[in-house]
Amino acid sequence: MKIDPTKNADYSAQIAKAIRDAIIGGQLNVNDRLPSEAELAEQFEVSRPTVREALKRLAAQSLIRTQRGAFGGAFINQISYEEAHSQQITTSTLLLSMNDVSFDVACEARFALERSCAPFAAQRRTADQLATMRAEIHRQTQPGLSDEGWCASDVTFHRALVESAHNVILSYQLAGAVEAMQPLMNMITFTARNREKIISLHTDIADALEQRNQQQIEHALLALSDYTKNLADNVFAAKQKNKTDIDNQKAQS
Amino acid sequence: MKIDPTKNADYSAQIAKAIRDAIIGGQLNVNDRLPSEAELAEQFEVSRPTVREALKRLAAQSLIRTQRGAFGGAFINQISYEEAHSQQITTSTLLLSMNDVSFDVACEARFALERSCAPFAAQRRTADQLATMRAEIHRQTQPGLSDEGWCASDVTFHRALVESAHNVILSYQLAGAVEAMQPLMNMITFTARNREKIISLHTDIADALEQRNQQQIEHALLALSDYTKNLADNVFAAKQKNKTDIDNQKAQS
DNA sequence: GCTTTTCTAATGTCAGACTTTTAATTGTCT
DNA sequence: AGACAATTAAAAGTCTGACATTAGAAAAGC
Repeated sequence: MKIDPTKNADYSAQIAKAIRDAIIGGQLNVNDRLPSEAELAEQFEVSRPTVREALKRLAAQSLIRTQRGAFGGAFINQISYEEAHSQQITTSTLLLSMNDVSFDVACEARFALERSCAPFAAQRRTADQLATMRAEIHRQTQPGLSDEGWCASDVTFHRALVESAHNVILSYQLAGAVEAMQPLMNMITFTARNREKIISLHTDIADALEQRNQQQIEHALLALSDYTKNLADNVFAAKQKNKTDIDNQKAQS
Repeated sequence: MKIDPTKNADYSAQIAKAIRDAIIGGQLNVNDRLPSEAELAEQFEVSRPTVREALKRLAAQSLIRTQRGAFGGAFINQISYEEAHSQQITTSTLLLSMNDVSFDVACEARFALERSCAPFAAQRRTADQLATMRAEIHRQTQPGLSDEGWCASDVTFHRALVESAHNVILSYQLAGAVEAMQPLMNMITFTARNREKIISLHTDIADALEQRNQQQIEHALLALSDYTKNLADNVFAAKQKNKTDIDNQKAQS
């Protein structure tokens, strides 16, 4: 972990990479302290601002945290589920918004991933998660519920389902995937009739989970996926038609 | 997107956040150019090095790219699947290595996620992916194959399975999850007998995929998961025993 | 022994200069 | 007129040196 030959990359990027590799490779352990900026500058034979830029890059990935004051410095950060999770969400959200992924594909992926929890959820679900799901279903039946409230409740419901699998890795991966797709889901407005149907599917899921019936959970999830896709198709078709009508009106005038 | 009151956070972090929010919120679009560093410095009423640190933070998340020269500057980056993917892998890998997730949990999650591809893989698989899988199985039967070669082939095999679902989001999420767990998988050394068993399970998967039999794919994946878990348990138990033996020897001497 | 003060090593920030890169412009020649 | 070469300017990248701010550690005072 030292040299920077005259490559065609920024020094700060090279330094960041060197330190990152040292962390990933295990040469540096959690809560180890890096040398001070001045020392790093000397070691890499660059100036302090350059080192600082490298450190900021690492801080942006929460690989390190910095602390001011005497005996402060940069420390290797133990990345938490929460941090990893929020990073994953920003990345995935941007990916989806910037590469206009079709709703169908995203929706399919979302429910497919959720389905992977079903076998474990059926085995390990506790009364806790079940209660959360029932409570959310009840909230969803309230007539005055706003669109945002509906979506939030939906997220909580599905999150409880994922949690009931009691597998931290699954929770982490799925929570990220589900949340990243939320902006897409928010493009749909649900009518009262739509909500009613979804609530009945949610109830199916909760019932199946209560009875520890894996197959039925999966079946209900698939139904939910299909219904949502269908709903979205109609919404987008309506928008498209509306747009065409306006275009036609313009053409006539 | 402007002010930085005297909060208790670094200016550079605040500026990075402001710009990031503007990107995510859609005020800034792909390939838009940010003001030059000097202009940003003026706008935020900080110095240029501070702005630069903020920009490096964003560059670390590949939210922007910078270009030198006249009419250069910082541009909003269209994040690609590849970039998003590699970021996800570093995050997940670190998360796993730093929070010593048990092998069982990781393994369970890995195969469960892969299982979510099964229904679509069965429907949409092409001869292409099937050929890749068969080829990898053949490679795995070669007697001289090194441990690294074995693992690489394993990754290619499973990747082909995921790809056969023909859903970019699933591919992205799963490739990330699978690769992140690779370091854990590499802790296991496979004996000839182990390999033989795994190859037979791989063959089951390929056969099931060829016949478009979703249930059989899922069944084989589950078997593979169980077998791998079992294998790992034995490996770790052996290591633990070995360690205890050494401790005992030390205690006696 | 406890609290308060001082010390000090570190990050955070700034200002200004210089270097390097690169695209646009201008100029020149065929 | 069009193609190629020289000039120019804008911007990132880097460096130097300084000052401000923090916060732990050690010393001083009670």
